[in-house]
Amino acid sequence: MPTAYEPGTVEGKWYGFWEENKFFRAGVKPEKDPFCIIMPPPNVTGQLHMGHALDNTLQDILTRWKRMQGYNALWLPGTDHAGIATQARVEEQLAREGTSRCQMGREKFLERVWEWKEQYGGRITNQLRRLGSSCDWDRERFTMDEGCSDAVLEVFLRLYEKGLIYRDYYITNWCPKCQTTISDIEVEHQEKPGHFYFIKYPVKGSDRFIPVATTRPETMLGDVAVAVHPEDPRYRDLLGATLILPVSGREIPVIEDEYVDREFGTGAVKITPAHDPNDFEVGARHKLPQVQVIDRNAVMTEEAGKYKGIDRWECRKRLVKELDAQGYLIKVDDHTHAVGHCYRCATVIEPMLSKQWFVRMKPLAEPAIQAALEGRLKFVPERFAKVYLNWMENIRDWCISRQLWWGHRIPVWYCGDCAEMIAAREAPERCTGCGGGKLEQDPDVLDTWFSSALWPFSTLGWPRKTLDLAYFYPTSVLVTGRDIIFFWVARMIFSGIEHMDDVPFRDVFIHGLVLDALGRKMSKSLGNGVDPIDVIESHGADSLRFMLVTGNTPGNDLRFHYERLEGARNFANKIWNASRFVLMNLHDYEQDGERGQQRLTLADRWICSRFRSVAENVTANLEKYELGEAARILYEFIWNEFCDWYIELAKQRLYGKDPLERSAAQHILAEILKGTLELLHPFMPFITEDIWQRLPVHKGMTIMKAAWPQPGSEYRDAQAEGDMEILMDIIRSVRHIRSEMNVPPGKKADIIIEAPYGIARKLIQQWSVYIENLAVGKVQIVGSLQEKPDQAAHAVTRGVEIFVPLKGLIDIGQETVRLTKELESIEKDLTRIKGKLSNEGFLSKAPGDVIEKEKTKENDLSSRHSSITKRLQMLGKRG
RNA sequence: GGGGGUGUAGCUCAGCGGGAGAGCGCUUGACUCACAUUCAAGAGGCCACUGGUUCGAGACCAGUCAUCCCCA
Repeated sequence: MPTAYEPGTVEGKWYGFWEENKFFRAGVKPEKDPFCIIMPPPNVTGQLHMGHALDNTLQDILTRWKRMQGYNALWLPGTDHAGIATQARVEEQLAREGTSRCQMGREKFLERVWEWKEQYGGRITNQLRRLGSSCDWDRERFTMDEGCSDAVLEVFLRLYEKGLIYRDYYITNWCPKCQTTISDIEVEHQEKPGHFYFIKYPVKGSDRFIPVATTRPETMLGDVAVAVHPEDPRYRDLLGATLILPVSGREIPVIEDEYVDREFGTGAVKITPAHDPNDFEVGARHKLPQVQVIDRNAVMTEEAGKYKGIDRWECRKRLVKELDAQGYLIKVDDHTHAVGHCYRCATVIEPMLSKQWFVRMKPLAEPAIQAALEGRLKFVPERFAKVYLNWMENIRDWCISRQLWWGHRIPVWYCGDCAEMIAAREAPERCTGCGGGKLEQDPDVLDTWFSSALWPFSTLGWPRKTLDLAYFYPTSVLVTGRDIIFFWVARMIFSGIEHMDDVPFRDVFIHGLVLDALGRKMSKSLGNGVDPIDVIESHGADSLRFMLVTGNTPGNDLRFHYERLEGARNFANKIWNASRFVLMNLHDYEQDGERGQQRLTLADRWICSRFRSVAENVTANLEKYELGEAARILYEFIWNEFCDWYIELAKQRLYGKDPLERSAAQHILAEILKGTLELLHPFMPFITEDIWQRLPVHKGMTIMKAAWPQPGSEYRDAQAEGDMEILMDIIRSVRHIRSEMNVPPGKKADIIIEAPYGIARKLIQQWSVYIENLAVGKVQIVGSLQEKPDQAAHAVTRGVEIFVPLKGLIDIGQETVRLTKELESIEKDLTRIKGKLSNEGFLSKAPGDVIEKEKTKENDLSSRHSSITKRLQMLGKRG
């Protein structure tokens, strides 16, 4: 074994071993309890980023843990066709080749996207393998495979039949760059510095005017009215008047509407139904016309008169100039306002009128809200339930049509001869209305999230009634980032309830975002992203996983620091070397050899007890989704207890002459290491498998299938834990003295322990060898010292006094300072505790065990206080 | 404008009613036969602020300030 852990040499080997042996497979086994996670599907042509790495690490930990616990654990992987993103990538490629999708035609273009998908589709799944993901690859799915497409079709038709899907001429969010509509939640609002333009709208046949304020003056070309609040005295007399729209000269009415905020701007609002969602509603209420002045390329239309053909921003500039020149511009204020951007390409969204398909949300949201309120669904952390409910309760209809080619095409045909609209599984031959044959399918495809909403059951075979569905649905837990609660989680919930009549998962485990070291989101534009594959190659997948899971609590964001990655790497190395030590000492180990169970030492009993406690704690924290805490407990146990104390204490027996002692130590070392590796396996699958396989005590083909260590009381040993603590305290005290006195670690120094009390004295006598080895020196135990050595450093702990005689090294002045400092600290504690114990309220109201604990503390502090005081008096006389 | 998160050691974060913690960094000492990706010892904190509840508050409640995020 090399002296440092080399992840590169073991990771590939073990992943191949697991996959070839089908250890990730999970079929229907009615005799076992199922555990199921459906993986949030990454973009099929994307590549792994830190968010995926975190998300999948958490899922893998849960899956591996449950599998070891004996559940039939299924983690079902898959990818998403990501309509806009994928289509955009292929279009970019075509542009470089000097062609375009329109030139190619729909069919050819789709062939091209499938080719692209074949070329890059395996990349991200292979990257997930590098991470160690133990998902059942035989069940890998794709949102556009046959089964998922069938589910999409089925859902569309069902909702259409129920009247929950409808087509309407409506104002939606249009991205001029992506050339498609996007849904409300795909719009990202950013506060942007802009201007507030105050414009005069003259009243016809009068020299009066109404001042109107707007952030988008170019849309005034499409104004059809000016609205004021019905109770606003400023404009009361102008209700029903006609205004002359500056520049265009069109005549528009003054209307009243409660929607107007009197406090905001001038209290008079220009109404542009074709270019603003709120104005659209006002326009509909007042049956106003819709004048479209901006087209799908964000260029001004015919209706814009002389501004026709000019880009929207350029138009704004020129129009403002013209208004100013003609005296219509009152003033321009600076004003920051939220501007909607496309989540994909960051282009400013243009509200646009068009015919689109929508899902009627209210009836679907209602039961989804109930499910959360009734606790049929649990969010972890709980606060995300509020986020979910708040959104669901204020939900708006979902625009599901996209003007793209890559995706599930809307299964609706329009008749060229009559107004008939036919939703069908396959292309109809004749029109069901007029019998005509001129039928054309809707050119649009469905929002990608429409298919991902069905993911928890489409992947298990729905709409077919499969055994998988019956066995695995509802799934156990969904693990995902808090950024897609609306996009995905909410939609899966109402879809599951609607089509499966049950929630899609019992728990929703939400995690935060992985930020860069400065706390910023990782993004392409900032160039601050860290590639998980680079990290795996430099530090190993186990280190990356461990780093991602520690130092974090559910739902909170996590900063990526290389220092923390190094910490995780060092931990892997620590495990490697501790294991190396154990394995080097197991060459002569006999599995069934006589090892004298009676020879269990205090350290043996202690480490076994601690191990059980750790197993219990780790399990309890995993159950609460506190994966970070579980990992921390293991880290501390391995490093601070197993390595720093147990291995050090085991050495004397391994190197001693008694073969039974050696055998007993070997046994405990091997068993505790094996159990610890098993507890750690879900977190660090590769290194634990590699070492586990080398241990002579392992049983079975893989650690993946080892039984999860049972937290049992049989090995818990409070006495051993308490006794060890006493000895550890004594050893720490001696080490402290040695360090203060600058005694080099290798140099032996005599230790005199004055232990008058029976129990402590017996304990120290029996295990003085621990002190001799770890505190480096010869131990002499006495009941009481007649003559206390003055050329000695002194310490007191746990009712015993410790002297380390250091002839010539003791500076009485220095020693006095050291002891005085300690005395002060004791006095501070003592004052506080005495105060507590003399408080009537405390004594009458605090629980008995707390009072007892305080009294014990007081006794201990008092005895230390008097010992040190005496010591100081003595040194004072000598000095 | 509404909702939420976070403010604890120089940095990153745990702890969440009864003794202020970890990792990194820092100081001191050591190449001790598993590991210098290490070992041992140590310094460092009005637990954001102000009130309240309690015998007892870093933790619970109310308010304030700072900062980040989501929604409109």
